[in-house]
Amino acid sequence: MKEILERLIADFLPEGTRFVVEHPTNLAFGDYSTNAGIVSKKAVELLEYLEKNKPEGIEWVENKNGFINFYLTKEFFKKSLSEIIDKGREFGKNESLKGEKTIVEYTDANPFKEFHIGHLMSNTVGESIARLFEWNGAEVKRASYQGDVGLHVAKAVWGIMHNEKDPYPAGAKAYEESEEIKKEIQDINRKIYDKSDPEINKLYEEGRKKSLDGFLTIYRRLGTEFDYFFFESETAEIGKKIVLENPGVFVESQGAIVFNAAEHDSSLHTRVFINSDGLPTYEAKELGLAKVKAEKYSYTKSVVITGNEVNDYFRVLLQAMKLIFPELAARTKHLSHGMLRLFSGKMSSRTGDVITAESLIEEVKAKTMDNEQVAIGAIKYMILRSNIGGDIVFDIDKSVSTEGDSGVYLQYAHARANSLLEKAKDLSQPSPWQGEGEGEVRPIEKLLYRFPEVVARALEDYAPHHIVTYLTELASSFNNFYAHEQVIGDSPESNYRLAIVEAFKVVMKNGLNVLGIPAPERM
RNA sequence: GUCCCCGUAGCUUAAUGGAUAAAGCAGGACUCUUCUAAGGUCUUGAUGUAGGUUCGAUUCCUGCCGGGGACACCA
Repeated sequence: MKEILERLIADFLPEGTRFVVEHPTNLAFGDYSTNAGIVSKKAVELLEYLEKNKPEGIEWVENKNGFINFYLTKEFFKKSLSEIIDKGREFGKNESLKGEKTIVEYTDANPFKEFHIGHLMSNTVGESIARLFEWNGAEVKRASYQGDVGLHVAKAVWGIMHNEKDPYPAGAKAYEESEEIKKEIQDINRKIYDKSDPEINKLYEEGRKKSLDGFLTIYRRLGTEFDYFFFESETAEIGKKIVLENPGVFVESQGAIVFNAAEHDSSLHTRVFINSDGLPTYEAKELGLAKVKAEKYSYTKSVVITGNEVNDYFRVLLQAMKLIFPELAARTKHLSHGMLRLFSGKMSSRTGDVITAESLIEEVKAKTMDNEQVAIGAIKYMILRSNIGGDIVFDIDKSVSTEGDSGVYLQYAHARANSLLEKAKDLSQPSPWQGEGEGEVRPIEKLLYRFPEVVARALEDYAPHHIVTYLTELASSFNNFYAHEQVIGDSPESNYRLAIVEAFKVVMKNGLNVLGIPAPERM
């Protein structure tokens, strides 16, 4: 419809006039609206022309303050309901990225360390981005990149050797407090790298496996299934080699090999790629990772999701990549999320400052009648409801409030709709889309058909929160409808209402699916 | 100090350059003998500041004020 209107208006106006056709923010200004009348200063003539050439599906057109507003016919809404119901689980999908191969890297938890709320944040954002690509037709691979070597691992292994309950924090603390232990841990670090000590190898392998198994459990709870796991132990040497093979890009400085990014972009800074001990830093490993990824999966797009504290670092890295692997750099998109901060500091944490994802889920669960799906939904909703770049202030009480904007609100509306459909089925209420619409078109009808557009826009902006905003508004319109109209009954009107319920359930379920939020049938 | 990001209601957040800035929480008033009250209805309340571009600026540009992050061998 948008395209039809755009073409129609463009035919009338002088060549090259810039205007937009959009859904006005306020439903009182029609279903579609254009500023073409203002831009061209021909609102009156344009309205006359559009009234004469009204396309099918448009009931009437008006001129308000120069904006031309279009109102869709009842028939349009009736048809859209049956389309939604027919398409079911497929409704909202499009094929704009057909043929595209996307790899999305997120979560990036480190073996031997806690899976904390930062990882939970990354996982939630990454999963919904991955799903958005799928819903827009791309083939998607999910990847996690994990730091299985390095000082943090040595600290944890030291902790295991000393039978600490939480090995990493204990090792990290000891490392800071004792020079002697610091040397011991550095020694362990070397031994892990060169695998020279059988006892340490054994502890390392056992600990690594235990840790990775633990991650799998939490990924399952969160609804993520990774296709690839990449490890720093495999990217390190490759990355180092890449750096050494590109002497024109990197220079030696104070014993290290660095990249002077400022030479290419004055807003960037210099970073070390190989340290003075000859070990590759995270930067070099990341170059190695880009290569490893491309060899494993010939992607057309690589999305990397991290916390925003590494934004500047990533800009430097992309600049270096641009010089070495220009075609890979052009396909790489870095997306960052903010920090997850807790509003009330009542979180229980047995490991000092770090709050684990598991403890957060359990705390929320305790407030939701022990309902895992509701707890996960509440947390994910809080993370996805606003733009992904900013920090999330997580109020543990409000996030699971029984009132207002929340995951619970969406899930509850969905469960309610399901309950109505089950009742109608028991009573053999007739095929809903054969019902008749009556009276004014309801706000919920004016929202339902827009879902596919929201999915497309959310990907375009890398903004899952567009879906959240839309679903929240949709759930609100559904609850209002539910409170004021009787659905179960044997009149043509109630059959039409049932069709609305069914279409709503389809859209809500699909929308929650895009977000990676569970949609329970009953609550 | 340099570079990047961010300032919207008391709080947490929306708003592809458009119309009366949209919600939730908190505060006030209602609403279950009817399909799930984890719901619904009404109500109080906001664009940091000074300019600029534009028919039109929360949105784009500049200065200032305030907050956060990064700035060489951690990731």
